[in-house]
Amino acid sequence: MSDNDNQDQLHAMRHSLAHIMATAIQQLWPASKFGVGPVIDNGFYYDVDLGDTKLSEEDFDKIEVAMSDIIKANLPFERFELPIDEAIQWAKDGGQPYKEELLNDLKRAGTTVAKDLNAEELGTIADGAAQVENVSFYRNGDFTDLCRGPHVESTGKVGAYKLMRVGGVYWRGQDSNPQMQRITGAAFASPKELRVYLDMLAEARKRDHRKLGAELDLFVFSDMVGSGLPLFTPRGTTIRDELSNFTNDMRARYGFQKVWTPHITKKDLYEKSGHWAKFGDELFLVKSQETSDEMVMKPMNCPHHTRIYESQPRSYRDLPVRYMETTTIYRDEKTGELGGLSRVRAVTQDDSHVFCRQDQIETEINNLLACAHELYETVGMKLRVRLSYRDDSDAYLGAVELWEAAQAQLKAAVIANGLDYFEEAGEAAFYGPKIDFMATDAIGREHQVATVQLDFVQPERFELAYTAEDGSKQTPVMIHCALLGSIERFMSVYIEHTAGKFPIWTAPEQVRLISVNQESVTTAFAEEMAQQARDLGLRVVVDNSNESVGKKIRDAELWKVPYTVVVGDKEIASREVIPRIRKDMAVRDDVPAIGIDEFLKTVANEARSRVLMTSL
RNA sequence: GCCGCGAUAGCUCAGUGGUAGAGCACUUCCAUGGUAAGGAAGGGGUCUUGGGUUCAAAUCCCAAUCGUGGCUCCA
Repeated sequence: MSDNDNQDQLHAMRHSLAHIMATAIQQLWPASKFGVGPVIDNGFYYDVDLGDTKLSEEDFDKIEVAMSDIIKANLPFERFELPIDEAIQWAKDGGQPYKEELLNDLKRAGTTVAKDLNAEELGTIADGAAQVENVSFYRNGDFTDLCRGPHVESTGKVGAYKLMRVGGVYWRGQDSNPQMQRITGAAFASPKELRVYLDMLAEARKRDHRKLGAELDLFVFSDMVGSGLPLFTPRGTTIRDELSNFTNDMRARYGFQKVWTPHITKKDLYEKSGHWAKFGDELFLVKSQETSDEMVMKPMNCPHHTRIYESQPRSYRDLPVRYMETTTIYRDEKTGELGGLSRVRAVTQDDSHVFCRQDQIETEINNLLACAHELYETVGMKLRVRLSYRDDSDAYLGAVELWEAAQAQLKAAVIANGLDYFEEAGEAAFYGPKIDFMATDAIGREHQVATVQLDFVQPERFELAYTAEDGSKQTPVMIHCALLGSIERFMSVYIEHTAGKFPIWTAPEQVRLISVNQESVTTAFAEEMAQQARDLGLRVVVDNSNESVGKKIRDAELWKVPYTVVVGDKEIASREVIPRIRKDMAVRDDVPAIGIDEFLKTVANEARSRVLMTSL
């Protein structure tokens, strides 16, 4: 069997499981009204309306037992067709209003996909002109469902599955619609593959940045400060600073200059940029007691940066002008959308804006891609990019020729940098095409982390200009870029990617010194060595506490410290240490003794060169 | 914002109508130790907040806040 055949087979299994689960639910709750039950990554779900019955995970056993009976019965999936009007009657007779709505959409528009349907038409009753003659059904035992298929032959051939969770969803994703319950299951061709998937989820839970953030003392939340507003401890702040210093230094090498802009601004700025109209309800409002100005917390930096650009007349010779600012912006996100560091209301961006001529776009994009490449190589994440193009809709501003040229330039730059890429139409911003970066973490999950965006719209709205060679006024192009994206979000990804085992350069504590006893000569020696390490710019902690050596070693392990050094009489006599190296970064089992000076210099070098593995 | 679930010591959690517990952490003392937990004693909670029901509420009801699983959204 080819990979494609296997994929098709797995798809059919998952889809069949959705039907089997629906069958079980109908047996258990005969009044169930069914929505849709599609295949998703790793499994399937079915949306059901059970009236006042609220499902919980405790009901899963019951459902799984009913499902396994259906699977054991091994009844065939039988396909048949009905004319559309008979199908609608079937839904009416069966008390299935959601199916009836889908069938009406199918009759009128030939599709049930909400986003392809005109909003006013969605769910309205068709008035004749049938787009579809017949629709297909699948029947297994007593359960019949509107379905395009395909399915496996019979209910016995569905592989391994497990019900995972239940949650509230809106019918067709619109909050004006009734709420249903979505039961989601994982499903794979074999129990072994299911096991691998469940193990990955268990590993993901172990690495959850919210859990590690508390265990490793990286950040905290306070009820008095508010939701979505993380407070970073000294350890967490170290990581933030190392990351942002890295992207700042990197961009400085490419000619970016730091700017600084205030965190509040008059609302006028965002009225001009168009953000007030589009995102006004997500801006924090600030009231002045001195003036009548209506102020907002800044939700982004580009409008500010345009003000700096336009503060002087610019010649074509001055371009490109490159600004960078790592700064916090504020967005009043809906409460249900907040979570850990992944989505917060105070977002720190390593933001940059290039103002350049058309003919400079490619070089500038090139530079930013080189930065992204270097950053993600350094953190050890595989990167691929999505080229996000416009489609044929009228959702975009600017001339089509301009777009086509820009899209071609983006693609050329991506290829020139040897980046793994794919193209997708309809994913562009309204003002220009984008390059979106997806990074794969250590357990195979992909995260969107950064974007580079071309912008033709804001330069025009803000009437930005430069004087061209021929003396004419021209409008520059703006390139937005954030490499880490949101530092908070990046940290959530980074913590989970590393499982809290930070490499030397970001480790909040790089070296821990453990004294064997409390003799003053021992503790003084440890302090002296610590000072020597600090003088080399290292982050070092001395553990002179009154605990057994075994206990102190264990603590250092739990804090995931890269290097732990035990000091006692032997070290004082020889001025040599045998560093204990965190397992993930060790390259050999037995580490020989090394002079203290050489050890500390080596570690300092490793921190500077941002290596992932030790050279000891 | 919507639906579901939750909030008890610094952390992880037990207690389901009669006035609060464990492990770890913390403090002190003993032990002075050699690469993942030495021993003993002790301190610590108006049970998130505000209302209500009840003779009596951590426990039942309502609301707020925060968290969490989903949906929707993400310049």
